[in-house]
Amino acid sequence: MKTTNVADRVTAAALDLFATQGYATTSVQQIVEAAGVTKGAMYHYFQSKDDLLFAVYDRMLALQKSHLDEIVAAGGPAEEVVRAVCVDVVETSIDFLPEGTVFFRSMHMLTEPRLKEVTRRRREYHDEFAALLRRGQDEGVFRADVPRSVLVAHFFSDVHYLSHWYSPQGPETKTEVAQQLTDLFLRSIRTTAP
Amino acid sequence: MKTTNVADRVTAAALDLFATQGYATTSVQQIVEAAGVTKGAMYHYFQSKDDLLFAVYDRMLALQKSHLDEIVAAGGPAEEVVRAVCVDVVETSIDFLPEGTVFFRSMHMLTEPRLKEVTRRRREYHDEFAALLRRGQDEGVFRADVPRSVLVAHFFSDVHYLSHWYSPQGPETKTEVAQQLTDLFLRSIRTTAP
DNA sequence: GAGGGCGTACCGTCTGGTCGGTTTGCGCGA
DNA sequence: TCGCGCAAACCGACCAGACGGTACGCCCTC
Repeated sequence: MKTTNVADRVTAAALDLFATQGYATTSVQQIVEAAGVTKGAMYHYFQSKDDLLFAVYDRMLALQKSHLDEIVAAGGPAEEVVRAVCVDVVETSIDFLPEGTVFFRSMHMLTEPRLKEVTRRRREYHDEFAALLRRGQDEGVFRADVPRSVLVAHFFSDVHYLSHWYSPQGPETKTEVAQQLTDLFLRSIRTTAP
Repeated sequence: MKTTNVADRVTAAALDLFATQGYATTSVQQIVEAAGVTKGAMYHYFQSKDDLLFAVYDRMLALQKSHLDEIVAAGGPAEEVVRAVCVDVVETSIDFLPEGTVFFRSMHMLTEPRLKEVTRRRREYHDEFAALLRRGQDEGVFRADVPRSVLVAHFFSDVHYLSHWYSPQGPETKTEVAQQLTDLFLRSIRTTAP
């Protein structure tokens, strides 16, 4: 109970500071002060500052991947599966907005082995989504006159950009935004009129 | 000639290093070594490391804004103007891929006054584009059932994401990608079928 | 000979990380 | 119930070095 408490508080403080100040400009000292622990305690649970950053990513990647797997496993027509995936990824990205901010801003600061790991897991997600699009193309519901890689990029761009403009205090709820972005995406890749 | 040479070489070296290593992890020493000048020379032309980062942004923002103004000034139906803007911004973003990488990754590391300036100029671009969409909505060619802010975000997301996936060595040329992304965007926001 | 472009040496500060030691929690034999 | 022992949790003073930035003076050009 106490052990998890320390590690969790450090992780939360690190996420907060990384999101507001950036990874490189946040010192380990700041993190431990914000978390109300000492440096010794922190280095007892984490190997390095780098490890803190990876912990943030690890949690988010694992969650998104498990969501994707669930939705795909549920099955259905390609278009409906893509719709469900799209709505879900937008909503969870809004739930994890600070994580997203840190992710895209500071990913390149991970050390080699961890960067490889993160890249690998992103590619997994990426490939699984591309396979869905391919199924839709085979079924004839998604257009095939644009390279699939461009369609995939077009999809991830919205998710990526969320942390740059969306605010929970803004006029739109996450459910609305998820519906709207999903609708925009599907309309652009469908062969038939909506 | 010589003066510009020094400043230019420093700017180029800084851009290159910021794009590959990140702003915070690049030291002034590295920059001046890569540029083949000394720290004294560099600090003669730039006030601070922060100034170097701003110089990168300044150039890109000025260029994109002037392009936008030109295209809007040329006039035409809203849809065609938006199409031209979209194609142009994708193409110039590809021309300035390293700048884009640095921009979105390290913008938050600018000091207060310069961050304000950059934010202001981005908003200018943003507002001008939103006005175009509004015109299209008034003309009835762009859908109005989705908040304009969401449409604008949907547009900028593609531009933003380019530096994360596009490679000049990849299979698609910048012209093709510009056409494809523009097509996807327009199709999603049009009221009528293509 | 004056002044601006530039080189050199240096400064104070802060960094991520370490390490020897102390405290805490807990199973267990009596 | 107590006390023992021991591992895990935790502390915080302490590195070595790198950082951004500056002071000052040389030299070349006009």
